[in-house]
Amino acid sequence: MNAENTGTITLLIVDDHPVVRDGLRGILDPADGFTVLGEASGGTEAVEMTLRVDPDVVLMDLRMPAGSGVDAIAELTRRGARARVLVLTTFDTDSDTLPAIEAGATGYLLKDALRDELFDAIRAAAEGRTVLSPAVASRLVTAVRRPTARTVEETLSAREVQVLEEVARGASNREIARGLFISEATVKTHLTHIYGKLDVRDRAAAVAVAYRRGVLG
Amino acid sequence: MNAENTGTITLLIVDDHPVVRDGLRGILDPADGFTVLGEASGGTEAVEMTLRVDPDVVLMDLRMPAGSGVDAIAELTRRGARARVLVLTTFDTDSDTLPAIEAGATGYLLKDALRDELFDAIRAAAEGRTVLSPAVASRLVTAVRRPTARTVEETLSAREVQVLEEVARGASNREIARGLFISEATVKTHLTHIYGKLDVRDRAAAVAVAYRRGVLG
DNA sequence: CAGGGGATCAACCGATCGGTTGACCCCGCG
DNA sequence: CGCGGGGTCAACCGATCGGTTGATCCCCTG
Repeated sequence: MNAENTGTITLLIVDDHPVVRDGLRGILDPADGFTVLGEASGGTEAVEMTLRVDPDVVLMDLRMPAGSGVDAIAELTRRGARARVLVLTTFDTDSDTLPAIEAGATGYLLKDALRDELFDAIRAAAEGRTVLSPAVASRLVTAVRRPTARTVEETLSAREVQVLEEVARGASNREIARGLFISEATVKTHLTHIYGKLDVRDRAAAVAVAYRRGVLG
Repeated sequence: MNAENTGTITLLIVDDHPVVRDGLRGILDPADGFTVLGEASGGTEAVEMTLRVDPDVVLMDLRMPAGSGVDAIAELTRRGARARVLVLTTFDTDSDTLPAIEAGATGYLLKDALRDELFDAIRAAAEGRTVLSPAVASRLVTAVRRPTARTVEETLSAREVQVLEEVARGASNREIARGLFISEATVKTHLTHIYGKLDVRDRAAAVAVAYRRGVLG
């Protein structure tokens, strides 16, 4: 097992951007204590390679064309892979944050993390310690404070659906207000509630989630 | 034929909001020269009533739960109904503007039109003259200036789809820029093009249209 | 090789949005 | 009858968006 080799942590890099993979390899390979065993460009390939080369830590992007990162993590967990997964992604807004951690990710880091932060995070992950970027950590806290969030499948009220339909048509808050005979303030209140229930932060994402869940169209 | 009755124009009011129907009736019934023959709350009912009571002018809302206004207009045109249809809707942003006119609407007026504007528009419609609110008129002009707009089914480039996917995830322009390794300016350019192609004016509506057309999800 | 479309970038501006806080009313449930 | 949820409204603020104009580069096609 590589873990017994005191100094060196073996790594697998998973990202669909060649540029990112090169960048990470360029940072990690020369650094003391890290060895990059390989790279994968998608989730399915990542699972296969992880099982084959058995790295200590997998650096995993979440959004990839060839197999979602969350699915890959879940699959590795299911198969009892030894590797720890450190999610390395671009956005803290990513709605996959919680699913990724639930699926078994050991840590969650943003790509704009400093070099030393990355090193620390990898070492922590290799030891099984959880590392979260501050933004992600705070999201977790709020998620815990309303435990029923994802599970209960928050349902929109009839009025909220009505507002969301107008949003999908491209109406501004003012137009929605006129159309529904209410004030703009009320429209904003409804939207804030909608964002909370759908776990998004803007109208575009709200429309997307609504379509995916069949609330619209 | 009512049209021969010089002074009086007979009307049918079609709107899903009872408040709006009452309001219109309250304005029109007492006014000289107008007689409201009836009201309908949806498109299918509107067609049936129009054929039955034969009004000079149908005041038609476009968005209704029970049968779309555009469909109703098309059906009336197909059946050769004598009545002129004056579309009376809330938004000039309405993407049904052009379809409604194509379907055979004689005029297109916004609900916030002044009382006299409404009267004039109804009289004009009764005589078969086209009446358009300024905002709608300007939309028509721009639509004519790019004749291939609706017909050719403008197709998004791969890059544009990529940007739109990020938008659907709730990413801000800045986040999209970081994620795709381009500048915010470029993201904005892509979005402007997307809006033009999808005939919308904000990201939320773009996401909605994309889902409806199967470009996303 | 000229032209057009796609992709990239910049700078400016007003309009709109989203977050926050706090409030009131009505209704159903216990 | 108190409590919670849904619906309504207000005011403030910084952040973001959308519109506009103009420009460069690359590649493909005619």
